[in-house]
Amino acid sequence: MWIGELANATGTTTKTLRFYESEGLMPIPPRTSSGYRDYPSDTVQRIDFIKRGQAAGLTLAQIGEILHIRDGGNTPCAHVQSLLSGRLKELDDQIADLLILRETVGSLHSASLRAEPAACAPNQVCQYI
Amino acid sequence: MWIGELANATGTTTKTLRFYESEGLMPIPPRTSSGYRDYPSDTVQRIDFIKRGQAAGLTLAQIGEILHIRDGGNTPCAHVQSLLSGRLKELDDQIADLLILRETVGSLHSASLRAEPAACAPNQVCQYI
DNA sequence: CTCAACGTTCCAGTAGGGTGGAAGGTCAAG
DNA sequence: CTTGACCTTCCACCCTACTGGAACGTTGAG
Repeated sequence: MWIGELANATGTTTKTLRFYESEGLMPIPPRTSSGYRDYPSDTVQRIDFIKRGQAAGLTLAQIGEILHIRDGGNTPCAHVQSLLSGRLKELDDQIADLLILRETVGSLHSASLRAEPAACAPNQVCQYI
Repeated sequence: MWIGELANATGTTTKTLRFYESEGLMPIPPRTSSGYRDYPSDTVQRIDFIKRGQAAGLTLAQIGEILHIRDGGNTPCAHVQSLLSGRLKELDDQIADLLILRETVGSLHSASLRAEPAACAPNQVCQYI
């Protein structure tokens, strides 16, 4: 299958697929005599995997690591475990940070709703931030 | 005060202050005869405001809007209110998205802890993603 | 044969908030 | 007068995941 067909089958674009290749996420496909990329049909699974990895918040670089382990004939289970637990920690940290920030911004916002422009101190930019 | 002193007083760097100037967040300071930026001492308050705005998750562009309103002699209260309520909504959405993602990644991670590499299906990359 | 719809490469740009470095001028202490 | 710590400008680069466009070759239907 050519690149456009693969893009259609996976809901991406030819641009993106060439980008993935340049980033080392795609195995180098054979080319037709005229130079067109000619993908085996199971490439669809690989792209779907990349999309699921992204949906789990992994970066393309991390997804690439898993792919490389698999391409090397090994099982990436251990690496996947460690990536997922790292991701989990990041998410927990990020959520905790955002909850604190939400509190802060919430208070500022409440205060700003009671704002009286006339009470604006002339020597500062804004008393609510 | 020169740029290095201002940087020290506010916990930033001279690089950053020049960057803020290029982004239009700083009023253009007078220069000494040799071309050095010579800031009035109340510039410290302005930098502190920028840092508080960043801590509230506002972008430099948004902080710049507030600063411009203030520089124009007006009270930015109404704008600050709308920025903060927008930010609050973004935070709520972001937190909700992250909580869903955390669920997903948590399940994947739990499943991966029970991984048996031998059970790895040969036609897919990893069954846990 | 023509024409649209494909494909190819390569280069540049996006957002956001800076950072690094080169090449050069200035200030103040010793 | 020298030295080191300042200051100046300008240009490029970091990160991530693409996207746009130019310039050109290929395929397949009418």
